[in-house]
Amino acid sequence: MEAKRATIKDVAEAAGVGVATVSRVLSGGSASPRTRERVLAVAAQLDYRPSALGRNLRQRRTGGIGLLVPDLTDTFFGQLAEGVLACARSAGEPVVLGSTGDDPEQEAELVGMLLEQSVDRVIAVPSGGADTWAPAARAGMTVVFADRLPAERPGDALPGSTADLMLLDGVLPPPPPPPAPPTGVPAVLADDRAGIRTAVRYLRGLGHRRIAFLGGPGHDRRVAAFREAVGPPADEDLVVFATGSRDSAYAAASGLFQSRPDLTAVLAGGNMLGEAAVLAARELDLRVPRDVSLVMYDDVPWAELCSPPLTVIAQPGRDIGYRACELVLRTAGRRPRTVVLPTELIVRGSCGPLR
Amino acid sequence: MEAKRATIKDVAEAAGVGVATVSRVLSGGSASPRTRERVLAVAAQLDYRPSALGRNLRQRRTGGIGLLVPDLTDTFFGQLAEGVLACARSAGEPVVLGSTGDDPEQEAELVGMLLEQSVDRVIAVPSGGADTWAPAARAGMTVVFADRLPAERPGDALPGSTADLMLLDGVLPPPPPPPAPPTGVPAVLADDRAGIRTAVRYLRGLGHRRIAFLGGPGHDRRVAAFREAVGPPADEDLVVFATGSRDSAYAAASGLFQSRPDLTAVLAGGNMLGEAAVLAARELDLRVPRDVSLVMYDDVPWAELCSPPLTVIAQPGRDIGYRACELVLRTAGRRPRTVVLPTELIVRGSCGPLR
DNA sequence: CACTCACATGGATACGTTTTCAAGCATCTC
DNA sequence: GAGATGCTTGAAAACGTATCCATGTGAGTG
Repeated sequence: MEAKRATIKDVAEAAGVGVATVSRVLSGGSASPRTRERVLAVAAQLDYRPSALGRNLRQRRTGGIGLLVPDLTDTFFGQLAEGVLACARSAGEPVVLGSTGDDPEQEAELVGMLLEQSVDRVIAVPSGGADTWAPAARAGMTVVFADRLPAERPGDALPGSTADLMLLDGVLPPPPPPPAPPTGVPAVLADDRAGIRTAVRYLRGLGHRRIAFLGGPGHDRRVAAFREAVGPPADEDLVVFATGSRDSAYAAASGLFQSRPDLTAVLAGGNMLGEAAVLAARELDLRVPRDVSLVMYDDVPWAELCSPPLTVIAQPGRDIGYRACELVLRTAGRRPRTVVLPTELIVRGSCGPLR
Repeated sequence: MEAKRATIKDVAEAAGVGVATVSRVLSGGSASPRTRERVLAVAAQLDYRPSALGRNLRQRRTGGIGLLVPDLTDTFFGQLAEGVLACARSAGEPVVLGSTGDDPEQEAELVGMLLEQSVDRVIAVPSGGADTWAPAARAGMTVVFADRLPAERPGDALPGSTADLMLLDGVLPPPPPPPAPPTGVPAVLADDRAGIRTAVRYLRGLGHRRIAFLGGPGHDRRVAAFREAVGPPADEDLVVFATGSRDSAYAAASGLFQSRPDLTAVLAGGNMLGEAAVLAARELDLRVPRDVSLVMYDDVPWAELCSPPLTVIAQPGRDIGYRACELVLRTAGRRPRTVVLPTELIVRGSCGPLR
């Protein structure tokens, strides 16, 4: 009963036509209504499904879309992946997934695998720098970055401008004006500069002056935005970094609280860092927001479950994924575009006035 | 500069040998040390990477592994996916991902896509029933179920045995004795029967008698275990169901609390249900655990962040994924096996004595 | 009616690989 | 030294499709 799948040849024979005709009918090419009907009927009757293998080989490309994220355990990347999948499904494209663990080496390996599979369209949350991604582009891949850009060569610090810090806080305009798109690399990013700036202003408005930043891998732009927002003189001890793991995040948070008991507010650069901050604060008997105020980048469902519920900078993870997928599908040969999506400060209960 | 990839033919020419020899050398076949060396050198120099397209077509199968989960936004499935990815990477296999949204129709569609891609090994958290999966098996797919089994035909209620309810609670033996593997279908499951039973006993030990169960899609086995554990007479109003969405989960939880203010404990069948329960309880000013005790199936990082931290039934999501992937790789033609992994009750602070 | 033009059609080819098969060659055995 | 044995090797076929090209058919035009 292990009937092997019918091939285009079987359909052609059964319908009494040539394989070329069958191929045309199924690909939407021109054919007489009469034969078209017959071919379709036979195909349906034989339960024929064209083999992606043959097609791909013939056209020298795999239809699919590659998706590379650091860690699916991080809810934000889960949201992002769901967005990509939604868009890909509506386009009928399969998605091949890789988890990099925020390790450039694994990332490079996965890129190699995609290359081997002839997957020529990739959307990635990059861990490695330009040196990882240059080969991919050179091999003809269309790659769209999501959520982050690959690290620039060292020394390319973002130009810090403190001029607009003096602006008055106003009502957030419904579609916040996106900043100038970085460069020509195709990417979909959240406007984290605006998000961070809004959060810092909010904290300053509550009276906080010693605000710390908990950063993770790929948070360079957020860190830069933070430094810009707090303005010089920067207190460098108040900016600490973790690697991608939960342990590392906890260690960073705990170390921060212990080494700088004078800090009054913490801005966590991602939801895993926020998680760590809540945990570390509790462990050290610091009450939120009484002893320390907390703002977390990323809105995730459980932010509302904490007590107090966490004030967050929300970025539209699902939309980022969806747009990135749209971009990678349409930017076939066209000029790459960068999309910046708005963030939103959602005030809940984890920040209080300085006391 | 858009150099097209070198093919096996190029390597053969450059090395002055036949393509068959190159293929053999690269596939680990036998060859004289002399030619082997030369071929390898040339291949490296040309940066040759064998095309998966050609290989797949020749062997009539795509190397990859299909992975179908209901929702990547659910942390548990994120963990599971990470496990699958880890195993697949170590085997050098690509993973093509699909998110079913707990919708049998979408699931069937995704199975069709995998079939079209000639992905013949799938690991799935099934949403649909046997009717969805029979065609897949008939088409020659090796499918391993993870976390759940496809719904049986209506009427196949699990045989409820209440005999062992009278056993004394003991120390949990390090490797809890797995129950008899259901049938011949290959699957990797958590021992949710034991997990639920332990949790119910724990709650009863605290004095609770009116315990409710919040179920979601695919929680049939958990519901059955719950019914078995609380024993007759079952209070059917205390078992409520939600679909896969967060809204639905919240509605179910809120409805439950309002319609049965007399309940004293809730067992949430999954982490999204647990999330909803916490939220609904807070909204209705029910304090945990003073007014209502709460146990959640699934240990997720944020369970510890709630206050009080949630008492949970932990199941090893990552291991489930990893083992499922191992199974789908090794169960090439062999006899299918079912693996049951232990669960663990992790007591934190969300349960208290009846008052 | 002859000619052209548009279009439908099928044969043949190419895509890059693995695998089968037979041939070539050196070594071993009697 | 003749035959057998083992290993290495390359030519060729096959996988299922899309597409080029030539052929055939009908209608339309002068």
